[in-house]
Amino acid sequence: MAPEETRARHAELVRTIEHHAHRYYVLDSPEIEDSEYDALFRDLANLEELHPELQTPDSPTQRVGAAPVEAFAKAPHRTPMLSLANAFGVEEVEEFVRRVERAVGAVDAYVCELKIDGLAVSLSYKDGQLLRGATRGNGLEGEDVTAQLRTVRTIPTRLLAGVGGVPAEIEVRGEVFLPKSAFARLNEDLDERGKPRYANPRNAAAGSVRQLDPRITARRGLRAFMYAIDPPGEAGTQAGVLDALDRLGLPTNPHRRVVSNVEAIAGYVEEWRDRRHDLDYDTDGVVIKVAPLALQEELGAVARSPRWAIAYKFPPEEVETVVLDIIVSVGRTGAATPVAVLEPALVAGTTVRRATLHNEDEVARKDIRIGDTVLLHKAGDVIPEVERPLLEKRPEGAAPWRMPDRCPSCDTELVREEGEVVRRCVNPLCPAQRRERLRHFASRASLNIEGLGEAIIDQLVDGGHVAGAADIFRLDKATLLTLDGFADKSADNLLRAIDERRHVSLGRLINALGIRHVGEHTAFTLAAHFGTLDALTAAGEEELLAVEGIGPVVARSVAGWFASEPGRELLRRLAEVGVEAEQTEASTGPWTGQTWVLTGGLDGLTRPEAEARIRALGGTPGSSVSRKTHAVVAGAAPGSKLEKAQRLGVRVLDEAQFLAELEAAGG
DNA sequence: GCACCTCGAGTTCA
DNA sequence: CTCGAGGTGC
Repeated sequence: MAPEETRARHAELVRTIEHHAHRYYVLDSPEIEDSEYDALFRDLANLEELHPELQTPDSPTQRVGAAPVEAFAKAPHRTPMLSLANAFGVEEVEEFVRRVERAVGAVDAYVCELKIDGLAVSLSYKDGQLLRGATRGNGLEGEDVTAQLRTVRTIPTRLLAGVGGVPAEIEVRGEVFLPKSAFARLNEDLDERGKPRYANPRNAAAGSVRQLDPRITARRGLRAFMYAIDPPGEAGTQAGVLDALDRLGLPTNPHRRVVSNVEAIAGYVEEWRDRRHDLDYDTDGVVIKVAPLALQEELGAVARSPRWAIAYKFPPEEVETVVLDIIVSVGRTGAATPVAVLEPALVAGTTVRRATLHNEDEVARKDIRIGDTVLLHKAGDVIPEVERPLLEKRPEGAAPWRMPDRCPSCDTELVREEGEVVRRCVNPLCPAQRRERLRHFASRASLNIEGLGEAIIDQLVDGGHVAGAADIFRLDKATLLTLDGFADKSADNLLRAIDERRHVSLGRLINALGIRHVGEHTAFTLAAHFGTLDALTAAGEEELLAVEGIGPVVARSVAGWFASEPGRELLRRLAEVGVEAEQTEASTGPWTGQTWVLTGGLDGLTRPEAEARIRALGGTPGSSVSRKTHAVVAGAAPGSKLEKAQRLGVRVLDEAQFLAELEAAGG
C-alpha cells in the first residue's frame, strides 16, 4: 500500500470506530455487533503496529493496554460530589416538590432521569482531551482511575467540537455501569475459571473499575451515562446540560423527560417501574431535578445533598430478612416441602412472608438455619427465593436445620425413597394431602370450578362437609350458607359453577384424578389416545406403554391407580353424582407438531387465551425453550427464556408478529 | 449409558 | 420460576 493510502485507511478506520462508539453512547443504539466492532478494532491495531507513526495518543487503540499500576492515586474533587436525598414513596416526592416550591415559588420544569445502579465517576477534560477520571470515593476525594475509565468504549477520549468549539476545561459527572448481558457473560467466565462470581452488576462494575490492570477493565464491557457538567456553559437548565453533553459526544441516558408537575413525575416513576426491566442495565430509581440551573443555585445544598434534587428509590429487588421458622408443608402427593417463614419484607413491590426452600438437600446446601439473616430476592420477579444466609449475622447457637421424621399434619412417618430427594407422607388419609387433592381437583387445569378456591375448600373440609372430590357435587345451599362470607347470591353462583362441571373434557377429568406422574400434559395425551374413561380404565400397563411419551414409570402409576381400591371408589362416586367426561378429539391444524413458548406479559390477550389459540391451530404451548422450540413469543419484560432462545437461535417474535402469524394461519 | 428435552410438583402474593 | 426426574433418541 502506498503511504497515502495507508494514511487514508487509518483515518477511515478511526472515523468508523468513533462513529460506532458515538452511536453507542449518544444514541444508545448500537448499529453493529460487538464482534464487527472488535474486528474493525483489530484492523486498526494491526495497521498501527505496522506503521507506528500513525498512532496518536487519542487513537481508539490507546484506550487499552496501559500498564498495571501498583495502587490508585488519590484524586481530590474540585467541588464535592454530593449524594442525593432519598424518597421511598411517591408521597416523599410530593413533599420534596412542596418544599422546593415553598422556597423558590412555583417551578414549571423538573427533569426526570433514570437512576443508574453503577459507580459514580467524574471525568475532567482539558482542551477536549480526557485528562483524568476519578471515582466518587467519600465525595471529597476519590481514586484516580483514568487508565481504567479510558478503556470504557463509550467514554470519549476526545470530545466532539460543536459549533462553539470545545470548552477549555470541563468536568463531567455520571455513572459507570456494567450491562446485564456483560454481567452474565462475566460470571459465566468466572465460573469456568473457578473464580467467585460477582453478586450483582453494580459490584461487578465497581470491581472492574478498581482493577489495577486496566487491560482487565477493558475486557469487562463497561459503559457509562453522564448527567452533569461544570461549568454548564450556555445551558440554562438540566435538560440543556444533557443536550450539551450529547453535543460533546458524551454518553447520556436517552430516557429522560421534562415535566411540569408532581403528577407527571409520578407518571414517569410509574411507567419506569416496569419498563426498566426491559433495559440492559440496572436502575434503582428515578432522579428528579429542578430544571432551571438558576433555581438550583438558589436552593443550594444542605449537609451533603443538594436541595434541588431527590432520588426516588424503586422498592428493592433484594433485601435482608430473618428466618423466623422453617415449617414443612405437605402436598397432594405427600411430598414434604420445607418453607421458610420470614420476617415480612418488602421485595420488588410485594410483602413476602414465606419462601419455599424446595427440599431438605437444598436447605443443607445453602445451610439455612432458623434465626439466620438471609438475602431474599424474587426469581423472575415473582417467586421469592432465599439466596443465602449472611453468616456474619448468624446468631450464636443456631443449629443446622433437620427435616422432621413425621408428617406435621398426621404424624405418620415421612419416607425418603431410594434415589429420591423428597420425603413423603405415605398415609393416604392424611388430612393435608386430602385437602391438597381437593384443591387440585377444583383447580384451573383440572375441573376449573369457579369460586371454589382454597379458602372455601378449607372451610368445607374443616366443617366436615366434604371428604372426597365427589362430595363437592352433593353440596346444597343450606350448607354453603353456613360458611363465612356466603349469602344467597354467592351460594347460588357456586352451586351453578359446580353443576356446570358435571360435564368436562376427558383431559381435565384425568388431570383432576391426581394420579402420580400424570399432569396436565400427560392427562390430555391419554385422553386423546383412549378417547373415553372406560377405555383408559380397561387399559393395561402394556397398552399404556405403547402411548408416545408414556414410559414404564408413568404406565405403572396409571395402571396401578385404576386398579386400586381408592381409585375405583373415586370413579364410582363421581359417576354416582353425574360427573361425565366429554369425548375429546385431538385437534390438528397448520401448527401441528410446533411448540410455541410464551414469555413476558402480553398486552392484547391473556396467556390462557394465547395458549388456546395456539392449540386451536394444532400447536403445543410449551414452557421451556430448547432447540426444538418452533418460536418464542416475547412480551413485555421477557424472562430468561428470551435469552435462551437467542442463544439457541430459536426464532423470536413480539406480540404483534405473533398475532399476525396467528391470523395468517387462520386462527 | 448419556445428553437433551419435557413434564410434574411445589410455591407467593394481590 | 425452579428443581428433580421421566422419556426418548443417539
